[in-house]
Amino acid sequence: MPHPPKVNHSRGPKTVKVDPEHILEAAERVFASAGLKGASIRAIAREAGCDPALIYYHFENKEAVFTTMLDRKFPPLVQELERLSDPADLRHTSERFWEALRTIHRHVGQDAGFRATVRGEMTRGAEGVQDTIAQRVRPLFQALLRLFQQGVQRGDIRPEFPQALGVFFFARLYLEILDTAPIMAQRIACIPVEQALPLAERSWFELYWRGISTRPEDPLPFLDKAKEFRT
Amino acid sequence: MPHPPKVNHSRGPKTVKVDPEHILEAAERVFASAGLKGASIRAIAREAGCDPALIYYHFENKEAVFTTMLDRKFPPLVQELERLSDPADLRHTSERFWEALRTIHRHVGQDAGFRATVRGEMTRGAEGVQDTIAQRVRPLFQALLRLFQQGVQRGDIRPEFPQALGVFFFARLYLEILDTAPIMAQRIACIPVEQALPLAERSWFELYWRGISTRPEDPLPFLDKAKEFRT
DNA sequence: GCCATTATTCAACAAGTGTTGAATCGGAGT
DNA sequence: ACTCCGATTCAACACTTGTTGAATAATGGC
Repeated sequence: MPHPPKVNHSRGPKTVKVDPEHILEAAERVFASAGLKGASIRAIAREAGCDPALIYYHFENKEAVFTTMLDRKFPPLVQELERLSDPADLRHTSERFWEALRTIHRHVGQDAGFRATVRGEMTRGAEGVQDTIAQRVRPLFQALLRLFQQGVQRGDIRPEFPQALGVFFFARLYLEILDTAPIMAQRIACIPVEQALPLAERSWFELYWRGISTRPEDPLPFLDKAKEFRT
Repeated sequence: MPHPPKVNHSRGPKTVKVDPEHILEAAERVFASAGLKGASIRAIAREAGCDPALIYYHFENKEAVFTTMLDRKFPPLVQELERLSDPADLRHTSERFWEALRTIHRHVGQDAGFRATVRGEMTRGAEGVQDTIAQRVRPLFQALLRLFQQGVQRGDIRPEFPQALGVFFFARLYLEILDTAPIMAQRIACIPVEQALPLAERSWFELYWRGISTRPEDPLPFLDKAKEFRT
């Protein structure tokens, strides 16, 4: 008799259901600070307030939790960027680019965990995971590329600038700013964090647009309305 | 008698000594693909061709391996950047910035592992590790800040651009390009990797300088000699 | 009231982790 | 020849990890 029969009479469905959505949100939070490899199923379960085995009831394995998370975040963002790259949109290219930046901000600006995980797995993840992510990033890249090309055709963007790089700098470097600007502000430059990010975003866009524009000295009046987007 | 005396008669000093340097190089390679947390002592030992316990003979613990690695890389880089920010250097600011970029490249361009680890621990590491890194990054930041301020004083850099952000964009975003441009080129844009990075570095500098310069349209003649630095 | 289904937990497995104490070997000093 | 010390390995510790099979409780249908 190895064990006294110390059973917890607490099995079966809970009063408050722990649905997959709930688990995904917890997973995102844990992935945030630990990465895909560092985040343990047990930690996710603890965060979600359930048993690790329940995660395996709802998802095939840990990687499935991750890819499901991707599939809830990417498609809406891609869809909105594709709408924005419609050639019928006749606003000035600079304003459309600013709009693209705000769109990215709205979709992933709050999800530091999501961003960290995607970047981490993209740069140092296993080959299979890298493919999974690349698959979902590619349409996003192509929507922005169309936007860029329309800017060149309309004479707003310098045609000699490598287009793929233009898009890459725009999106990836902006995400890098979201990820690291707060920490750098706090630990290196000793600047209050809340003010740092909005200023960094605005400055980044200004620098970027100057960099690719055919008329870098032109003012960007819509930037002054930027306070509305503080969130 | 629990064990038959299956001792390997291979203890004691090796024919080829495994000195701390050798371990550090192995550690760097392993940190590269796995991060500080993901890299196991056993994996580092395997890479170095020795027993895990030997690492504890030479270093206090795993974190000491990491900080020792930092202390071999940062000081020389900082020193060279401080030399570069000497106000007596009367070359044009754009050329000095390009020189700063090449300096960073020379020191950490090849060490993807080092960069990945530093960034990873800076953004999601434990508080203590973050402090350790911030301590070593700060002088680097300040050297570049001096360079930036001299550029403003000489009328080459737009005075309205936030200085700390100017430095942050310059250095951190360049490192981000080193880290992700090859992968993005390969998996998203489908461009051969070897050509991607040199072009990306050149384009980035061009974009950045246009972004902060008071005379964005001026040519950058020294950039055409960039082929020498192919490494 | 019985039965099947669904959601949940428990307990365990094998593998891997950081770390340590003791054992061993080679060479230097005397 | 003996001793001492530095370098190296072995074997184990306590712990965490992803995953699974069996057990259990609530729920809805008949």
